[in-house]
Amino acid sequence: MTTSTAAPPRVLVVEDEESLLFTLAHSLKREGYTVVTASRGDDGLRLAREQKPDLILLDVMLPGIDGIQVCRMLRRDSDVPIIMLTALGGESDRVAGLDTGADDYIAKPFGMRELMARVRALLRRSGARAQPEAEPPVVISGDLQVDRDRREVVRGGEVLRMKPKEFELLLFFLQHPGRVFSREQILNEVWGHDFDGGHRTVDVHIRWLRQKVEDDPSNPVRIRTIRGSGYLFEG
Amino acid sequence: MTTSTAAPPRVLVVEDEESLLFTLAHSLKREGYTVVTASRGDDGLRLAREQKPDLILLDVMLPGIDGIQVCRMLRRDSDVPIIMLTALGGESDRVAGLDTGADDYIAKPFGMRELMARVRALLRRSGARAQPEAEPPVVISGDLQVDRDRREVVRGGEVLRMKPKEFELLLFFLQHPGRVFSREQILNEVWGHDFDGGHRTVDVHIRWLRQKVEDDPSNPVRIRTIRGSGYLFEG
DNA sequence: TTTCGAGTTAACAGCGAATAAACGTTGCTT
DNA sequence: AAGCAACGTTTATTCGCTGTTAACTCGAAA
Repeated sequence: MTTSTAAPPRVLVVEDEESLLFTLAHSLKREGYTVVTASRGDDGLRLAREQKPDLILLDVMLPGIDGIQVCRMLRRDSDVPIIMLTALGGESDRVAGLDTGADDYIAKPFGMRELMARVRALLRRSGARAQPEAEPPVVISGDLQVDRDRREVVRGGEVLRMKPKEFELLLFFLQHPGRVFSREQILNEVWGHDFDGGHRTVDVHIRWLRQKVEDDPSNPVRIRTIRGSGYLFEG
Repeated sequence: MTTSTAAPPRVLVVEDEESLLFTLAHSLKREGYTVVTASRGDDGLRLAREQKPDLILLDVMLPGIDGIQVCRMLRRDSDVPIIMLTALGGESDRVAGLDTGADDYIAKPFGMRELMARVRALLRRSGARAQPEAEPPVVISGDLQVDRDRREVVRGGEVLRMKPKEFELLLFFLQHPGRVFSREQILNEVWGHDFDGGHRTVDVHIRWLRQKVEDDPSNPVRIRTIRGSGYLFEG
C-alpha cells in the first residue's frame, strides 16, 4: 500500500536542529535516497501528506507540533514506516514513541551507520522496492567474515566475540578499505554526529580491534596507523 | 536546493586579517572559483545574502559581528555550506563551531592545500555543479604513483615510506610540475599561511624527498634546484 | 678570490600513538 | 532493590617518530 516505485525511495526528515538536519539529508542522499526535509512539526505533517514518502525520520522534540503528535496524526490514515529520533534514551521515551505507532526509534546521539542500517531494514520490511544499495548481509575480507544480520564475526572458522562498538568499527573499515580516515571522520561515522568526547577514544577501540583481528597486534597489518592522518584498513 | 550554476562556484571569504584574506582569495581564484570578500562580520552577513555564494569561509574572530553569530544568523534561512576558520584548535572550539551549524572547521595555522581539499569536498557534497577541478585519487608521474586516499607512494612496484610533510610536499610538486616555486611559496602552500620558521626547513625536506624519489639523490633530476629562485619539479 | 646560496648532517624538542589501567555508566541477574 | 558484569570513555605514562634548527661543507656566480 505504501508507495512503491522503480525510482529511489523518498525519505522525509523532520528535525529542527539545523546541523543534524543537514547531516541526515546528506547521508541519506549519499545512500541514494530522495530526501525531503522539514524543521517544524506542522510542516512535516503537511509534507508527509503531500509527498507520500516511503519512510519518515521524525524528531520527538519539534517546534509547531511535537513528533509524538505528528506520528499519531499520521497513523490515523497511513502506515508509512516511521523512525523516531529521541533525545534521551530513556525507557519512557521509547515506550511513548512506540505507543504512538512508530516502527522504530533511535536515541541521540547515534551513529549515521546505525541509522542507515535501520532505514534500510525498515524499508526492506515494508516491502519498498528498489533498494538504493542492496548491501550484502555478509562482508568478507581475507579470512574475515562479518555477518551484519547475525552481528557476528568469523575468522578462520572461529567466531570472534565482539563488543557493539567494535563490531560497528570493524564493519565500517570493511566497507571502506584502502583509504585513510581521520579520527574525526571515524567518530562522525561510527560514534555519531554530536559525540563530543576526545578523539583518543578511537585509539583505544582500534587497539581492541587489533587484538582480535591481527595476527600480531603489535605489528598490525590489516588496520594500519597512518601517523598524522588516521587509520587505514588494508582490503 | 542550494544554489547551483553552470558557472564556477562562488566563494565568500570573511576574514579580517589582511594578508590571510589576500592569500585565501588568491588561492581560491587560482583554483577557478569566483571570490567575494569581506573583512567584517556584518559585511559578510550582508554579502552572503546579496550574493548567495555556493560556499562561505568564515573566520571565528571578526570585528562587527563574530563568526559564530554570523553562522547562526545565516543558518536561520540558508543551508549554504560553511567552513569556519578557528584560531585555537581546541576541542571546545570545534564543538562550538559545529553546533552553530557549520559544516566543517579548520584550525589555524592551516596549509592552503588542505583548505582547498575541504572546500572541494564540501562543494561536492552539497551537490554544486561545475567542479573546477575533480582531483583524481591517484596522481602519476613517470614511475611515481601517489595515492592520496591511502597516503602512499609507490615507485617501481615498491611502496615508499613517507613522513607526513614529505607526502604533502611531494603531492604538491606532482600537482604543479614544470614550474619554479620559491621557498616562501612552498611554505605557504604546504606548511601554512602563518608558519614563521626559517625557510631552510624546506631545503631539508627537499633533501629527504630526493633521497626517496631520485635515482641519484646527489644529482637530482626530478626535483631540480633553481639557484636563487627555488625548486622545480620536472613533470 | 670572495661571497652567497644550497647541500649535508646531526642534535634536540615536541608531538602523536601505543598501551594499560581506572572510572563511570548501563543493563542484567538474583 | 542490590550486586554484578560488561562496556565505553578518560586519563596517565611510555615510546618512537617527525619537524626544525644550527653548524659545517661545498660549489657556483660575481
